[in-house]
Amino acid sequence: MNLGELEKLVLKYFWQVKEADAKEVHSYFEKQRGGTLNTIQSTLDRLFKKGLLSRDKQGHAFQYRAAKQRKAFIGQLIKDITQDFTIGDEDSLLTAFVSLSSELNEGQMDVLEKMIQDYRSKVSKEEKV
Amino acid sequence: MNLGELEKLVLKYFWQVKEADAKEVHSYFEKQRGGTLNTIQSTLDRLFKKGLLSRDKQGHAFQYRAAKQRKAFIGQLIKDITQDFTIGDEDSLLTAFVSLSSELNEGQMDVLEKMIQDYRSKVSKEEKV
DNA sequence: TCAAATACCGATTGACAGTCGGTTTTTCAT
DNA sequence: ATGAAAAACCGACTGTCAATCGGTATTTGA
Repeated sequence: MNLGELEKLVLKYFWQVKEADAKEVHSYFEKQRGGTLNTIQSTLDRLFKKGLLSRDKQGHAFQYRAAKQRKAFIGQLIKDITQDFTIGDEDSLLTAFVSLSSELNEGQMDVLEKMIQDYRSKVSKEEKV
Repeated sequence: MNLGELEKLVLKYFWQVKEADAKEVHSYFEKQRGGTLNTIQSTLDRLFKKGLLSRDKQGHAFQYRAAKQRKAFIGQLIKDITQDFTIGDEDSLLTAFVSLSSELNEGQMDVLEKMIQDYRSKVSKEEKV
């Protein structure tokens, strides 16, 4: 999945705004970068066709919203690009982690460890159900 | 950093082969996908100009090799794409981890935890020096 | 029903990878 | 030193894709 600059901005927008139509998106971006309503519309349409936005018509215009949660989207993205550089039966997800970890500092490591603990306690809770 | 399909293959090649000239790379890829020596040469040149391969002339031809270790390269790549989707002062590296973690299973979690322990022991060793 | 709002279509531009022919430059053996 | 062979370099063309936007068709609500 290869996204253009405007496409990325628009996606990011929808992770903060939940729902908007072309006009609203346009008025938001007009200030910071210009461009016509049409440009925004075709960008929204492109993202829709790529499955990254969903939409349905309410009254006048399509209401767009993010089709995937940010976390899931970024996770998939990372998995995809890592896949391109993994060899054979290698675990691309772990490769990604290992690659990332080489850039971590102490504090970030703490957060990561806490994250694992949270995950484990969540899992053990689910097992009891 | 946006790479083409052949560029990715060539990079991957150099993480396994250490060093090679255009002719060797070409003879390797010829079997699996065709293409002339010239195509390989310009791809090598492009990767060199992007700073992803280094080269120096030894006798006849340039000897190319990967300019970055795979781990560092993938780490940087992930950081970059995550950056595109982080907001404000958010820690893009941690965002990447959190996004990835949502796709981890138990066994992968174990490996990750072990990785952190290794890192910590390495750090404490360095502190003693 | 009709004017305004919106969606859709299609053309153009600009990047950039892939491809390769042809020319220049380099190199080594004689 | 020099000439053939090897390699590098240059430039052109193609295909793909995002961005852009004008113009037309369609939809909607007053």
